[in-house]
Amino acid sequence: MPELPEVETTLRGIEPWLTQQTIDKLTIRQASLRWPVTSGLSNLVEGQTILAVRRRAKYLIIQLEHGSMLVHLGMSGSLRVVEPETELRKHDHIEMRMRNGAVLRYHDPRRFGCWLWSEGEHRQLSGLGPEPLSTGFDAERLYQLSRKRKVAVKPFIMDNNTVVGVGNIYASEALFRSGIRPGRSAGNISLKRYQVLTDHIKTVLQAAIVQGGTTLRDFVNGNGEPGYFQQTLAVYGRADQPCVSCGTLLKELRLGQRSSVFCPRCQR
DNA sequence: ACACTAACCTGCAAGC
DNA sequence: TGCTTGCAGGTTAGTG
Repeated sequence: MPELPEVETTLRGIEPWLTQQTIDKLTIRQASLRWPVTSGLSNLVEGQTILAVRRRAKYLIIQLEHGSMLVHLGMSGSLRVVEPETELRKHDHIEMRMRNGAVLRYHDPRRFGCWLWSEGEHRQLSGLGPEPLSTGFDAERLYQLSRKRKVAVKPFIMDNNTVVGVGNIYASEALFRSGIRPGRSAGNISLKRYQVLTDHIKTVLQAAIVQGGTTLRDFVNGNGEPGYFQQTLAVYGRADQPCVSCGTLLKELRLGQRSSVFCPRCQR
């Protein structure tokens, strides 16, 4: 479900309900996520006030007076602010009730996400590349990092060391808009083409955020509303369908166990 | 350092 | 109808 635009959309949906509010009760119904939810977490956070909620890569950071919680949505996670009496769904693993009555629910069927506590730096955040929408991410970086690399460009731009927040959907879309085949070696792409790719990564992510993210199955923002970017997808999920630009049937291959759809005519 | 695979887990759709 | 298979938005740990 969540790539960077979906996480950003979630952040914007929940943040106004949480900032400056005090945590009344934290309930853990299923602690077995990607890593076990920190034991004793409820006692650590109840009574603390949330100073800020922010995003780094696809992580959400809930900053408290002392320490912070690091939340990742994995493949199937979502966060919603609901009315206190809202009926529990299967896979609602964690619930955080605020003193103002707002209730944040963490829902994650596949449990690839995480909800961790740290009083200092979270180790998951070290070694991450730049934010894709920041000036720290540019063509020069892609070009330099890719020299002599044989890895295909698609997994290269999906590598969190290269740049964060580019997942399978938006990597596929940005490569299509750039006319670059996903299987081309990263080291075999010119600075000029990386400039085009960089621009498209930024614009596709920005456009997806504006439209509230992509809803494939059940993604909803922090207020339960779907995203609309899936109507804009040109290649993701469209194998064997005609290219929106030239009509050639789109092809699919697997790179790093991820399906990669591209136009064999428009992308070289 | 790099390239590549398997693994974590549930739900759903397609195929038989 | 029911069973089996494969695939799904991410990331890490392990292999060679």
